[in-house]
Amino acid sequence: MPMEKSFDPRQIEAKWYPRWEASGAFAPTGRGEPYTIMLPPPNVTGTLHMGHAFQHTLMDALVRYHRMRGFDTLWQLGTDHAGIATEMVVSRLLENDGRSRNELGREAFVERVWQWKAESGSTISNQMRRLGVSGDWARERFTMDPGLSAAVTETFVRLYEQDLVYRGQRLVNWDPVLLTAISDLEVVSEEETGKIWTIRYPLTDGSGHLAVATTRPETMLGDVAVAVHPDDERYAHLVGQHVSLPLTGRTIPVIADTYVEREFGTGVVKITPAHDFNDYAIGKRHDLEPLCMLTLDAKVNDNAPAKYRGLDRYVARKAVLADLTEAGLLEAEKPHKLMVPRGDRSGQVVEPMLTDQWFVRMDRFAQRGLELVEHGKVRFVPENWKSTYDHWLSNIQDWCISRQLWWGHRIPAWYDADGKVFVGTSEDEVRSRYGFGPEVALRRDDDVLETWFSSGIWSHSTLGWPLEAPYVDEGVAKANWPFDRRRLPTSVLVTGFDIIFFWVARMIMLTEHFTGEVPFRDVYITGLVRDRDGSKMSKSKGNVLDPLDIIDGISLDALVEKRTAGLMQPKMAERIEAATRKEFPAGIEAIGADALRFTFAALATHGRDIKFDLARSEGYKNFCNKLWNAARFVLMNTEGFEATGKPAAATQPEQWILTELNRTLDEVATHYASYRFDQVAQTLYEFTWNVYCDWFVELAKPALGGTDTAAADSTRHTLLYVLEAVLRALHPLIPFVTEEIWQEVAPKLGVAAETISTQAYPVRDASLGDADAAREIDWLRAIISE
RNA sequence: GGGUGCUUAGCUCAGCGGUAGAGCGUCGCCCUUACAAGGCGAGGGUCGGGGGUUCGAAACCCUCAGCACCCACCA
Repeated sequence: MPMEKSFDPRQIEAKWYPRWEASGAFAPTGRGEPYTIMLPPPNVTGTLHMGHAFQHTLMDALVRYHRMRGFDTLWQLGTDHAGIATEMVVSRLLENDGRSRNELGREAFVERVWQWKAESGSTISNQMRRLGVSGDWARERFTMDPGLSAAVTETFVRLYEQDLVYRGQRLVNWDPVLLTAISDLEVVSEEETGKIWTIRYPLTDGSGHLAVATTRPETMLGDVAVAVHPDDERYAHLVGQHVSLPLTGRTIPVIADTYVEREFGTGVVKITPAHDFNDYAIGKRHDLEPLCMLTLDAKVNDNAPAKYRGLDRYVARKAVLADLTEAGLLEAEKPHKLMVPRGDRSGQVVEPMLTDQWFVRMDRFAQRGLELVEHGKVRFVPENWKSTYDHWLSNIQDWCISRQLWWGHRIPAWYDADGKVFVGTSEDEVRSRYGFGPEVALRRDDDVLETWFSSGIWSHSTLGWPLEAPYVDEGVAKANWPFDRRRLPTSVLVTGFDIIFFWVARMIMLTEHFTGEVPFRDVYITGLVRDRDGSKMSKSKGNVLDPLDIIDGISLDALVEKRTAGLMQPKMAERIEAATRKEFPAGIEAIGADALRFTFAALATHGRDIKFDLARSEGYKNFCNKLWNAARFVLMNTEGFEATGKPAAATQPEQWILTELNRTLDEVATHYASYRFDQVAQTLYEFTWNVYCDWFVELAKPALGGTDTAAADSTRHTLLYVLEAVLRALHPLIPFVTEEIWQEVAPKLGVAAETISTQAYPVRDASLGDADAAREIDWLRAIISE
């Protein structure tokens, strides 16, 4: 089939992906050394965003490269149930229909989520195919499929039996809108300008008052003490005395604790153990019983005086301040900058709340996690991320894993009538283990495990853990196979620095704990994709780009419509529209998957931020076209010509280009080994364009048109030979266009194969092109001086 | 309060001890039979400031400044 004058990415892409997938080219071969990459599972109901496209491109390049090098390559794909995120989305959908989660009830709600998953779960998979992701779809997993759910339960039960999981009443971060506990990591603190108030607490002996500074006056209703520093001379004589807590009529003690900073505020701190993490610790030290004064939805509860009961926390604040003012006890009110903790999903101010939760004991895990990286079992690339990892693990608290949600893995714990807890893989298993007859009533724990608990075992659970033998289950056989221990540690994890704590650290600890192997040898930490101005891409800012719109192109009006639809703050629409029209006056031109991939590779430096600029991808689209046209030239000049084996390299330019090819291939190998995708891209770009096209093709023209037929044929052979090698070398980065061209070029070299993707990656051939250096330089000088 | 990055051509970024680089943009000249999504050529940087090490520093060390991000219990 003759090649068109310029290449049409859309047509090529549509043709090749289904063929590759159908041919089984992405499945492990069962031959060679294992090379394994676990895809960080995206949210099952999510869509592909630029960050995914970026990371998927890099993983795909690695996977294709190693597959071509003969490794037994597995790219494990799958999706995550993303508990809290998905639950929120479906709740909102229900609200749009005028219904609520609660009125639906647990069972029906979960059913509704499964339905939502069925409707939208394939979106991201299909988008990944458009990108050219060469993972093994046949082994795709979902964190809540039967096999992985069983692995989660098994993990929980074993950890409980090893006393590494416990249930306890602790102060946890509580989202008063979502009504669930969240982990420390899910709390994002930001500086906000608030106020700090000074309140007088009268001494009971009538000798005066203590002035207390607080940013949360309403919580005084839950105060159980006031504290001063033990060495603070101003207050030393008051320690052990009592103050009368305003508005409540309660009397509370004055205590001494070194936590108090003498210089800050008044040097006197109110102690509210039920609503502040520091105060909780102080309360414990001084044996003070916490007094909870808020309900779970952050309203004042019955422990407070009647007039405040039922008030929202902020309404209560106003009431408390008004009453203090009236009582003449409000001494001062000043602006104050403070860190306000908010839930990362709801954006609501988080309330420390005393509740019963499940925790993973982290001290031993953390120590092991530190050792494994310290001893080089896991290597961070770039390596400076190690210090981030170390710092976090060195200061870690126990991990709160229970969530008061419905969508997720329900905790395998049951309670008897007395509230005694029994943990087991199922109710039947618990009953038989403890000899409970049917007369014993057992109630299952209502909570589910947070999403990262199941993600934390992703590496080994997707490899089949804990099954040691083949397991056949009706209908779900594909989700169950014996644990393939051979693939641990996997080769590399490619992910962003934003989930080093959420995910990377936990995988290292959990996988090693259960399998004795680390989950991966290398962790390649990518930068975060930002817009061309360096801003984070987000829907609310209206600066998101959809990778598919770059591949397929999109009109300006459609892009504006997409960016402004369904905004949380409709006011932003105008600004977003203006900015979009300014940045993309002609919309976005289709550049195809290859050019987008090449752009990502070229941008993949070892920095933290990747600023995505479309201008750059246009240049790489041109590169694909350049390659296309070089191939056209070669094919036009080799009609009816065929050659097998290595070129004889009868002319000097041939010697030279083969030498350059060898050098290029060496460099590429080095750059892959150090995850320098930008350098891989750059090296191949330069060789293809500046060396092969600009010089060799031009130098070949005289020979092709000359009378020396031996030289002409030799040149033809080398043109084909080098081009074919370049196509294979470029294939991991730009799979579609290289495949299309290769189909035309390979037969001329006597290569018959269904697809380039199963060919060997080109490597230095010492028997070719090692022209001696002096001759090469003399020859180049001659060229340049002409 | 700790920690980590970044600062190189108008823009986006490589280079990390040996005479300043790429892409895009700009300016000329070319529709030369692979490619105008192209070719040839030009312009453009005292490599954030200061100090030091070195025969030699954009690169190594110190220091200052600006920007960004992460962690943290100052009410």
